[in-house]
Amino acid sequence: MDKAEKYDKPDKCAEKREAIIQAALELVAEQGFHGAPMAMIAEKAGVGAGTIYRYFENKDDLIRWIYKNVEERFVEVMMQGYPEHGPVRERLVHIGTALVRHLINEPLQLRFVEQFHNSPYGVDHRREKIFGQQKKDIISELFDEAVAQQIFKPLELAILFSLFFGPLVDICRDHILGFIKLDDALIEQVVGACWDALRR
Amino acid sequence: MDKAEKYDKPDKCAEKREAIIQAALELVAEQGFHGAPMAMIAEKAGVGAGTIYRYFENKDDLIRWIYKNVEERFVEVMMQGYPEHGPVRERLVHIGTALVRHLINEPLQLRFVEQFHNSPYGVDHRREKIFGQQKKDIISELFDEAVAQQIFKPLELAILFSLFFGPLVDICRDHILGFIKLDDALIEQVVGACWDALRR
Amino acid sequence: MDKAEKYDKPDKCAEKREAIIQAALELVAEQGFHGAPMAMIAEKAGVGAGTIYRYFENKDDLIRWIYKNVEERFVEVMMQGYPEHGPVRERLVHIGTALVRHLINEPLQLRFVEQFHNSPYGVDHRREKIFGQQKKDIISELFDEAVAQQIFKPLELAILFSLFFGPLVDICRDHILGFIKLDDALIEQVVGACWDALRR
Amino acid sequence: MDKAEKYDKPDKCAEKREAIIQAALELVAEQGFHGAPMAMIAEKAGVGAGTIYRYFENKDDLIRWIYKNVEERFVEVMMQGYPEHGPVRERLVHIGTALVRHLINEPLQLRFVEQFHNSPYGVDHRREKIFGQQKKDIISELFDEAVAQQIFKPLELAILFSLFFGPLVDICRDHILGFIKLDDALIEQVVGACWDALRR
DNA sequence: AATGAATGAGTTTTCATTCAT
DNA sequence: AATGAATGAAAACTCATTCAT
Repeated sequence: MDKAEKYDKPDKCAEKREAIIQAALELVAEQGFHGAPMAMIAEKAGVGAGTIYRYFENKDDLIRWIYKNVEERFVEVMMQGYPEHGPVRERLVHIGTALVRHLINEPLQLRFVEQFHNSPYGVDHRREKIFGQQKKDIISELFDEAVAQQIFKPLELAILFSLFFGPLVDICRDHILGFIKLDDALIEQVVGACWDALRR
Repeated sequence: MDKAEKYDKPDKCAEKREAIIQAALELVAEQGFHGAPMAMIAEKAGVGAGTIYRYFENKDDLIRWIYKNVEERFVEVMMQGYPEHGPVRERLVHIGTALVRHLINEPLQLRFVEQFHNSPYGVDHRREKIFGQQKKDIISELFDEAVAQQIFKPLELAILFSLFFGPLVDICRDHILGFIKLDDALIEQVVGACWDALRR
Repeated sequence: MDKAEKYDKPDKCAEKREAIIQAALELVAEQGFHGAPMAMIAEKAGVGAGTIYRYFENKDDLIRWIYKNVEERFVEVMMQGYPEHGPVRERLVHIGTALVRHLINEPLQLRFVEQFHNSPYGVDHRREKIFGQQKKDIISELFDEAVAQQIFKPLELAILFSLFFGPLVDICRDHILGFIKLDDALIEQVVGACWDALRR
Repeated sequence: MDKAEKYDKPDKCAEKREAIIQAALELVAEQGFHGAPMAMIAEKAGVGAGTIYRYFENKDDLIRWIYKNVEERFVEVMMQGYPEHGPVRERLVHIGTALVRHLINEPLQLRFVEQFHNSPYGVDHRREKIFGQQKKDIISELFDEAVAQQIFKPLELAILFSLFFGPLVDICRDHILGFIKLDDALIEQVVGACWDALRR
């Protein structure tokens, strides 16, 4: 073993971990939890079956960790280029458009999240809604602000979220399944419709 | 065979079948497919393990049969008192209100359907959208008509369905989880918001 | 219930019993013991599952009873037209020819017997050789006589039986499976060959 | 890795596989397929139930693999010391004698093969006659040659095989069951009798 | 006497997890 | 640290037999 390898080691560790995550993500997304046994995840990741347990305590642990990661990526994407000081509509349209674009580019992530939500794993996380904690606040703030300014209907946050995000996730699924064909113009129209649902 | 027998015999059979269905529905709704092994369903239904296979070919068969039944009940509920000749808005509000009322009264059915949709079982049924075939046409016709009359936005049916049904199902889930508290007034407001999303 | 039925009853009983036997024989012959569950036998026989247990104590009992019956029919056939006072060769040829003709006319019986011999059921009966007890003696006597007269090789009865009946049963199986095509001339030739094996 | 490991490691693997095969062979031979559930095979082999599935895809796979192995051993034994250039009779006697000696030394193998032939497993293999493909040709060639030289009766190969191998297998079974007591002299006599059946 | 619905022990097979190497 | 063979508990499903009708 030479120096190069010595320095690689930490990387190899991270790489291995990432490979496991990616393998599990793909398998669960494509085959469901039934179709993703640990041995298969290990094989797809190119590691030994026992190795997974060096990085994750459990299958549960692995799954939950992936979920959290994917969730975070969703928020990151929505915050990228977020027009913090723009008008409410612009900010909302940015969020909706960014989310939809991301979901249809990453069908595995969408499928995984849906598998997760409706499974024993997702029971706990349900209450945390679609989005994480820290950054979600920015989105919550936007909605709160819009309600305060009497731009949005005077409804609870949870309901407003459902009105906005519910249809967007649904149409992404339909797109992935080939049921509809989304393009930029159509995305804009749908986001616009969701805006109409929110607007007073 | 006297009257007593006439009324008893069929009941015993149907009762047992119904007990199995109810047991499976509850277990799947509460614990997911993982948490609903055939032996547990049998025990909860108060029958022998082998008995289930007299009524259903398969676990798949059982699950699919329950799904179909639940689906049909959804449609029935929406069609009950449907103001066939009323204006579009009235008809739509009826459907939305009836659906929400039913779902929050039957949380097990909602949980079951969600489990089903995101599972190997649901892959096939996915394209059939949320609702059945025969009666769905009445709903589809309503939407088609509303588009033709330029009351709704000129979007595909799948998208219009997502805009309308997506949020409604979501808020029912939130209600069941105790996140929000739906009452008649609130249901009306939300259905109204969904109407706004559809309206031109 | 009128007289006619009263007198039929015993017949009906026998008919039912016979139907069960025939159904079981066919199923076992065609599908093996694995492919002949009691419920299927009952259905094929046109009786209730429980009814079989009025006629036979057990599945074992049923199977063993069929075997005995079939065995007896084999002996009967071989004894039909048996030239009791003819020369040894004539008697032997009669037996061999009659057996082969019967087996290829009743492939189900042959298949059944073979299934039986090689199965837990057959372990006990093995020692009884291919044929029953009472009538077998006539055949045994023939062989004994032929040995005493120094027509046959001086070998034990069991070995002489193997030399004679072994190939005959084998060629019948081959015929049934379509491997060879037996006709009267060929049967005679093969029986003749078996005779050669026995002859001093 | 030192020598010890080199020789140990492969052995452990092979040993376990061999133990499974041996356990299954014995159980099937002694109790039939009914009496050889996977759990019992595992226990007898001293391995976990799941372990069998690391070595064999299926129960079918296991059974078929054992059959193939046993079949090959039969052919090997018959070919060992085969007097390729000797006269027809010598070659035939070698084959018959070798087969009988092997079968009475390995009663489990004989019982297994018989179980196999008359079972769902054996249906496919039936047409391949008693012996394999590659090496069988040597035996077939011998028989063909003997027919061509007008040493054997002018009959199909399948019939000649039945005349020769049928009785031999039968007497081995009788010997194993204690019905007769084979020794070298007797084996020679019986093989001679089979030769007589074949000879013109 | 006849039925056939109900049963539950028994079968094959899978898979998360462990542990010797 | 990494491995992957081994495990055994648990799953779906079958079927001989019983028993209320």
